[in-house]
Amino acid sequence: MFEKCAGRCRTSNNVLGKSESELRLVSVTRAIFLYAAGTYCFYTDLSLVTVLNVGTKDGTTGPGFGRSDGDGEERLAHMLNEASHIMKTPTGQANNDDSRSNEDSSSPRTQCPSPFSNKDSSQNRRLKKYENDDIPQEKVVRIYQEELAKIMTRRVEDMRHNRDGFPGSGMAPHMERPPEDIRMALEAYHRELAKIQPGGNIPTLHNLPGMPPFPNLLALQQQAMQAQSQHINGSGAIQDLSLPKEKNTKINGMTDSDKERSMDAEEAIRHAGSAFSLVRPKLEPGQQSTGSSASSPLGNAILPPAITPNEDFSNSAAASPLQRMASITNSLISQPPNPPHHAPPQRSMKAVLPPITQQQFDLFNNLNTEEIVKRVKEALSQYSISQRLFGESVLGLSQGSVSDLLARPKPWHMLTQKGREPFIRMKMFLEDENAVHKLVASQYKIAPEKLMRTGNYSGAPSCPPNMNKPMPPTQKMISDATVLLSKMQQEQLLGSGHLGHLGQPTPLLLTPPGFPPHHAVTLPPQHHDNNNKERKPPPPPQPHHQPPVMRGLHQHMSPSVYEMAALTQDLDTQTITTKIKEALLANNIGQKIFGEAVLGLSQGSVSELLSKPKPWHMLSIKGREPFIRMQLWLSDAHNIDRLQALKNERREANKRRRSSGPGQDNSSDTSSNDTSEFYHSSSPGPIPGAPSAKKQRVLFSEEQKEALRLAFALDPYPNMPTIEFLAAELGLSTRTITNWFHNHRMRLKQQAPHGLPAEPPARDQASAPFDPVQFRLLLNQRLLELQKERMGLAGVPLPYPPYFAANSNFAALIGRGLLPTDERVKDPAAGLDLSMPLKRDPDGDDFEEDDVESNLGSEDSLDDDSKTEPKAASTPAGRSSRRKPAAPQWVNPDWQDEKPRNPDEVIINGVCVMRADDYRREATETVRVEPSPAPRESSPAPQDTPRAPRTPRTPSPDVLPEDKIKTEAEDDRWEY
DNA sequence: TTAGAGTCAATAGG
DNA sequence: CCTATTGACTCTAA
Repeated sequence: MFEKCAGRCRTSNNVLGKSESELRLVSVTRAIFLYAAGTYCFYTDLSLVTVLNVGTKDGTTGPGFGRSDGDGEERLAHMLNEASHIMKTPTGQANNDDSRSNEDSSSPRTQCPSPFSNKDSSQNRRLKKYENDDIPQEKVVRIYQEELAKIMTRRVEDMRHNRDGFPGSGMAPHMERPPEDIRMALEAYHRELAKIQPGGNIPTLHNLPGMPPFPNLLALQQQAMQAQSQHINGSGAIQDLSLPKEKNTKINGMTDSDKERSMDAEEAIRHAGSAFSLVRPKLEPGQQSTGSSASSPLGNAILPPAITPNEDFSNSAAASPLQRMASITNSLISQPPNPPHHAPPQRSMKAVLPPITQQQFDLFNNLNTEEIVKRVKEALSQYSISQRLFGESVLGLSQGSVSDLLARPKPWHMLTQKGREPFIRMKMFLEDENAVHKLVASQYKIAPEKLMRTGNYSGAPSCPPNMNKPMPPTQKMISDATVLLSKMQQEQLLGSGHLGHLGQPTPLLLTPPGFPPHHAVTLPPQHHDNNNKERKPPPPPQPHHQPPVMRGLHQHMSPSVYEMAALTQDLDTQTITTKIKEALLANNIGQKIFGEAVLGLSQGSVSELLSKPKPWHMLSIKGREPFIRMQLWLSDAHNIDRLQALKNERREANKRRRSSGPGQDNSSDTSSNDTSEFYHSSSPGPIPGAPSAKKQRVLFSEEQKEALRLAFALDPYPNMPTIEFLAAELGLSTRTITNWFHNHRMRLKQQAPHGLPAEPPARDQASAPFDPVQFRLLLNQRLLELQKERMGLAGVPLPYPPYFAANSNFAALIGRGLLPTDERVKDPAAGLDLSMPLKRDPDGDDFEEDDVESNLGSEDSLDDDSKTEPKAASTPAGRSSRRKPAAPQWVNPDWQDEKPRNPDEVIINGVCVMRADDYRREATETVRVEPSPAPRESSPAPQDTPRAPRTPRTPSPDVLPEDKIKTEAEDDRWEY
């Protein structure tokens, strides 16, 4: 399904190219990032600040720790604007007038856990894990949280007061938020900012014109609008994240024209259909595509998968994702109980779904299944709703069934009554705006944890409901911020042309309805989860039993990051990681602390991310998150300081701990921290006392590795019998074997340093079925060789049979092939005997000629040539090499059998298949010529959609093309 | 079921 | 202490 999207996206990309819209996106993204930066717990308060500051960095400059320019102001304005929106509008209608209607209520948003929160939790969790460290962090966090909590509290209270007068919508009353809240929040933020940067360059709100005491929200809004419009117009440079600065630089100085512009935009938005539309009940259930919403802006540029412009989605579709999310959130909060019509989506398994009534059947007596499917797919991809969730919640079907249904919908007339049910449900789903929201919300609850590892999640995967942990107020705050960002983002992003939705992003956040803000304060982040899956909802501090609705909430926060990930067209991951590495290195900050505090990832993950960043377009939404966080972090003026502070705290904590006594420890000491509380208290579960023993991990012997490499070379996608054979042969479990193959494939693929991606192993090559006999033979040779090497040295000419000598190269090849990653490859000398014989089978000669060696040699050295070869085949150059580590493995097809299926395929599955011809062509790996080289290049297809990455396993076309492209592009950076 | 993506966390080396 | 490597897991999608 993504294909389409991808295609679409691509198209859009092309069209837009670096158009304004893109720029805008970029800027938006940046803004968001900035905003997001606040994510980490401790950073939370700063988020605004950050945002403000951020603006400036020009694109990629170094770790720009914020400098402020005028941009900041704009951003501020923007943010404020958004905030105001959010705050103001309750659900709706009443607000419509305002341009930003959507805000709806979400007062809750404050409360909602923001992504940050997740982070926090994750952090905490991590901290915990690492026993020592935790505490300090928590403290830090706590401080921030408290601040936030205060603010929040006020806000909440205000809200409550206000609630009554809710606008008509049935939404929950709680939602409402007075502008004052916003103000308060802003003030608080300002305060924080001030604290942080006393003299700072950071523009404080006060500085801003309208802001002084309380910023004039309207003014801000206008400004924001203006900013937007400007963005739209095209701000100049493309900076990654930064907001456009130029034009608008100063808020103060808005010109009338600007104002007008903004006004226009607002109007446009209004007309287009505010977010409200989403929120509100749809007017007419039936019409799916109401034009009202206008095509989603997203459709074009931003969201790949998203909606197609033409199509109108039913209402729901029309809204931007952000809006949706917001609304979802709102709905959750506000309307907990009300399940949309038919199916109570939430967790329902099939059983739960009410049967379709005859009436419904009558209503839908002739649906266009294709159309429905198309819309559903778009909706799912746009909101990153998994088929599983959709299937279980909406259709009462399993993921597999949904996949099948969506991939190959039968025409209505071919369906039986029963077969039509799912389509009817889909139709109803499409017509129900809230449905999407709910789904998203529910998804997030789970997702965040998983996605972000945030921790909160208690674990029970299946039961989302319970877990909830209350979210600390802070989080809520954060979330608000997030919301704002998202809004901004949305606006900008979307803004491209269609204003339609722009305006209204509904607030995403949700606070749980009754959430008492206070306690939150206390809580530290919830660590619970950290532990593993098992732990359940720890004892949340207080059981706020959240209504079911709530459950989902926590995660909401993530939506913003999530959305950013989805909406951001592209981000230079290489540059980001480079900056991060520089910053960390310069400040002596380890990956571990960075990962835990900023990314919510473990050290190992951070290492991989930093050393082998995948290009943006190759990342799934989830995979993009860390990069977004990194970008945000880079935008944070105090990023280093914070980490440093954290580091110090941890250090001290450790010392303390040690000194105190090795014995017990922590828990008690730290107890002060909440964390400890949680855990300790709760932890009973699993492995209570004893720290679970680490599980020992399986370590393969060199021989085993060699054997696996060989087997991989022969067949990267071994079938069950082969796996079993290998397992028996190597004395390993089949599980281990499959894991190894899986990891090896994935890792080979990853390693494409810059430009050339390694080939994805194409499984096609079925040509060579795995031959045990051959395998043994080769393995023996290989092992022998290794043995010799070990003893002797590689360099030494081994006493190999004569043929070897000649072919030492081969040996080398083989070696390489087998040991792609290993450096040892270098020692080609050893001849591998094995190779000869085997190889030869089909045609012996081939080998010789090509100089494998050359290739080999080259490989080590460098890489790159890659560029040269992109296309490939033609040049012999190909040989060049590739990157060090993981060179593709070569396999001589002949060994196994001869016939390669396509002549073209030089490389298969990551493995390079050597054929005589091939050799000639290109000698080496790089080569990979693929069959359809040309075309691919032109359009690297997959790019876009976030989800795209997941393209089908087919021979990952994506990759290939891109590779080529990349290669072409010379630079290392990934080009998209 | 199989595979791709993304991670975790135990290890291995510096 | 750090970072890199790598076997194993969990989710998703098909």
